[in-house]
Amino acid sequence: MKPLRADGRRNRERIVAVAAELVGRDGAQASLEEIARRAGVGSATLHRHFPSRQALLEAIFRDGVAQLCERAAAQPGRDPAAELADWLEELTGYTAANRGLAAALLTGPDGLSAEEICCTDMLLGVLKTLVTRASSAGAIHAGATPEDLMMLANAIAVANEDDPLTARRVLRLALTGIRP
Amino acid sequence: MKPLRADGRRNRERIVAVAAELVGRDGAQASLEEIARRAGVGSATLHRHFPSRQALLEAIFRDGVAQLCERAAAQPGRDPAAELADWLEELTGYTAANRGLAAALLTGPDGLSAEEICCTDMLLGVLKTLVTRASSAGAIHAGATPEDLMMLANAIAVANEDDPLTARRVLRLALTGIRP
DNA sequence: TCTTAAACAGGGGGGCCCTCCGTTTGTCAA
DNA sequence: TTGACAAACGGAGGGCCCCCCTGTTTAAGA
Repeated sequence: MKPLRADGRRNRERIVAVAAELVGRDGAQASLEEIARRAGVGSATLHRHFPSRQALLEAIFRDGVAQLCERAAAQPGRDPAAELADWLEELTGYTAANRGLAAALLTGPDGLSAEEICCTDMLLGVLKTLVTRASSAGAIHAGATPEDLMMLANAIAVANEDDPLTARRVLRLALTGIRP
Repeated sequence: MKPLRADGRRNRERIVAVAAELVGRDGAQASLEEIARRAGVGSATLHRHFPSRQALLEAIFRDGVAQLCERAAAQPGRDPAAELADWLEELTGYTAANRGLAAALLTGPDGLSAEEICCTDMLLGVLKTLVTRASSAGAIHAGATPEDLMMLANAIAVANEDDPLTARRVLRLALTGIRP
């Protein structure tokens, strides 16, 4: 993977910046043409840099997600189940607040090159360690797999885009169950 | 609301039949143009009968949803919480199995005429009685509102379209919580 | 400076949703 | 039965979208 030419890098950055803004306004379905127009590039340029909508969304959210993942890697605390729940709640709040992210995560990495770091993978990695830690402490039951929890968090976030508070509340409900 | 003319009724039925087939194949985003083409009507006819995609989806699923609601109205059993959980699981399985339904329910009745029976309303009605019953028996905690549960079930279903088994499993997980 | 491959802009094809408007057709009264 | 009328029809067309193809510009290294 050769480094991009200077103009290529410049354009790529502008595209991501504009895309972040428009996805924030219109959600994951933002018009790629408008993104290209506002970034001052042709639509072909956008499609060369990002072969799919999914790839563009990945680029938009990669930094934020990475940051979220770092925060989880902090020192293990007392109650691994509570830690897991807290992080999931934070994840849900974040994805719900960032329009388009939850949908992108739910869709999965549609044919992204394996070389690129992928949001789904990063998050799933973090989640796996948290689940393993909690599980080996006997703090959660076996039915709760990382994949299921990831799906659950994203499903709730995608259903509550623009309402992170509700999303967090419902996730909390889902983690504690309905019984008193 | 005058009854439709004979040709109007015929066309309407054909549209719904074809739409059900194509939504089953392509999901809620099925092409309205193709539906009209296959039904042998002009696109204007389709739009006259169903002013929005939402309205068409409602028509497709109304019968199945009504049936599902009836089944819930059966005699109250021993454990209201289990009843609630069972019905929610059934709902999730059904909506996940019928492509497009979950998405339609999540979107909500977008400007449907109030006269028409609406799937969301039917389901929410059933859910309210189940929750009230369980709640007054002290079998579930107060945080679980009908709206939250509806949203939760639909979110899981929409995230697992075409995989009703996974959808049911994850819903069960969400209703029991992660602790052992 | 010069060469050349990478990156570019814009146009065009194909598809979609939805509305306008002239035409056909079912219905009901005479 | 017939005829008038309102209801329902369907095709064309506007506006938008995504994506690919083409010839042109330009940055980077010799």
